[in-house]
Amino acid sequence: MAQKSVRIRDVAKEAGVSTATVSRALSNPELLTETTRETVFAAIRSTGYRVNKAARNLRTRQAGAVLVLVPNLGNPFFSQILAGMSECFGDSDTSVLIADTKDQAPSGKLIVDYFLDSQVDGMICLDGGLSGHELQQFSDKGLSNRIVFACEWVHDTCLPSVRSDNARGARLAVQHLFELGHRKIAHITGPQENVLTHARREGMLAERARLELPVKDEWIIRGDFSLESGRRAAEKIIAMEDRPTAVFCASDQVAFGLMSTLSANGLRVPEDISVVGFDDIELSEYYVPALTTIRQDRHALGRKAATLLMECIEPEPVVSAERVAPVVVDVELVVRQSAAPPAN
Amino acid sequence: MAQKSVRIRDVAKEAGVSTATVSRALSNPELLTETTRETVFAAIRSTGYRVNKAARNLRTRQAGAVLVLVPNLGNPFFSQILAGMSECFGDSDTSVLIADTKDQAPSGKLIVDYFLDSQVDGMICLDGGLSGHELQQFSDKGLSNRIVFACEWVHDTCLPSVRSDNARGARLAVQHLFELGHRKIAHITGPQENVLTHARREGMLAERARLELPVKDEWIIRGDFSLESGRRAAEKIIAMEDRPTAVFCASDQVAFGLMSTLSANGLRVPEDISVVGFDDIELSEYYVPALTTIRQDRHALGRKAATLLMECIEPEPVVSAERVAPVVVDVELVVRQSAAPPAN
DNA sequence: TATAGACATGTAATCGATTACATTTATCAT
DNA sequence: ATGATAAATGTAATCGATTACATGTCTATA
Repeated sequence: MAQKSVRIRDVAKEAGVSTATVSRALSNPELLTETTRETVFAAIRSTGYRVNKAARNLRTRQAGAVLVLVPNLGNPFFSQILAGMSECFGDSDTSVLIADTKDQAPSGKLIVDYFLDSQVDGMICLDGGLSGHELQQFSDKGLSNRIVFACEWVHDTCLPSVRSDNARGARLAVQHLFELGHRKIAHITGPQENVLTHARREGMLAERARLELPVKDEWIIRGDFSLESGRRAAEKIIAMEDRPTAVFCASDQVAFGLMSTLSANGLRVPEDISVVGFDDIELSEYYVPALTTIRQDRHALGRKAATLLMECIEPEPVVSAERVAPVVVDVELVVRQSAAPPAN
Repeated sequence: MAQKSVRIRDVAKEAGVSTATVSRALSNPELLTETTRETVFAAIRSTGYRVNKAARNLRTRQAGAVLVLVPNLGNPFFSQILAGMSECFGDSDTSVLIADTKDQAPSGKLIVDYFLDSQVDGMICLDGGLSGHELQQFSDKGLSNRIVFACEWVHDTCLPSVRSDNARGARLAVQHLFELGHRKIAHITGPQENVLTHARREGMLAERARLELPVKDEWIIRGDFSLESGRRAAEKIIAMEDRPTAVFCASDQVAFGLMSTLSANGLRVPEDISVVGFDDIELSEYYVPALTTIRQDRHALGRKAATLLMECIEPEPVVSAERVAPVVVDVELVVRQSAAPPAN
């Protein structure tokens, strides 16, 4: 922090006014005469004054900061979302604090502790894996109106959230494969118990049913969104007697892991097997073959979550805590090279 | 922030001691009798007290937070580095504030403003693009001992920094290609004026000279670390009369962009052209073909930068501001499939 | 037994900005 | 000209934790 700090008092002296006036020049400039206001600003400039946030926060009982909880900062999927948020918060002088829920899992610290310890005004949670117990803690402390979920959310709660239209994405993917001529379509899911896994799987199953496509248990393969799980799924698929001709993956990373291993085993994509991903991360366009996938507008997700949170924590919130309807961001099918008509 | 806040006074009352004692229990527990200490902690637990950071920060003139400046949050390259930092800072109760230098460029706000406005104890800068002017601002305000650079750094300054051994990485790459039998080796650089670009290019040129390999101007292609620049470079290479048989790319992303476009144009990697990257991001292992590259230990870079910064901003710093020697993290050649002996 | 020193704890000033309330000044209607 | 009202600014309490200094207690030594 600054060392030779210029205090509001110094500015006041310089401008020949009281500290109250200086403070008002900053927060309610319209209360002052034009001349006073200008004198004060001149003094602020000449002294190089900057408000001491700690003092202001103490007095106003605000923090001027929000916490973003990321399940795994190492996952590039989140970077665009963070970028979107950072853009919004940057505009409103709100600091963005980032914490990785993975880091604190071992420490036994609850999320609510994170919230309280870092003393922030609100929180955006990208991790839908919060337990009911954790959430209870929040509502116990009257904090549930300071949380917004983004991307993921917690099943069966009605906290405000921003999310992609996951089910629709899944339907679009299956539909696309169907139109290409595929009938035997497999799906590599996300981790069990994850809301996204559920939404995408159900969307996929619903569309498969609607199109009256063949059903086979082993065609629904459990994954966890990771590259590695794509590789494992590939091994299973290769070993199948009755192989699917197309695979819809719950994430682009899974698709990469899948394609990489299929290719290492002499199976060509899309000639032998078609692959569709979910997310449309930057790399998808540059993979070989370029990945056909469902685009999530991650930047918009970040921006909207930020905006929503700001509305929630405003002095007189526009958004009531009881709001139920999530903000849904539309998804889009991006057709590239990894899905093509089946061989036969 | 909390609403029905429990103050230190409440804890003191509950424990039957003074606020000073409660404060000491938190910051200097060894000053207290075991019994008092326990009484106080019991009271803290029973009241659910948490220190008000704003008040503490005001009084101690500290911020308990550090700022991390990222040139582009959207770039997945940074996520592992952030994860490493976040891990370290999490251990020491320091909040991590993240700002994207890209966001504020238009606003004309200087980095130093960011620093002062967010009132943090120190800053880790991942952006070596700071102008001399910006840096001057920091030293003018006596803040140069609160900055640590990571990955990138500013040429000709001696601020503490943590970086990979970029030149060695470049040498390893060229050497590997040489051993495979390549002689005509091209290089796609990073953006001009970037320190990494420079270090890697010079390392590459030095090794090429040492091995007495042929030199051709057009084999040094300007890029900017991005996927797109890899694509553009590929187009140039395809158009060359005298094509290199191998390309060393300044980043993995460039390598992906390159391979994707080569492949789209019927050139096979590694059969027709070998490719080596730099970074070893997670995906490299799963690309088709798996990318031979230079691994930067990004997690370690993050951790070390965090540690270094904490040493710098400690009350009695271990690290003097005049320290010159950067902390260098070793790199490693990771051999995969994208580089093989040349065809002829 | 007296006294110094070590140790434990308490009292109260302090960090710097905000803001309720008080005061002063200007404006207007009567 | 006078009192009422509005507008501009000042005074001082306040937010909650820390810590220098003061006080009190106990042990050890002469």
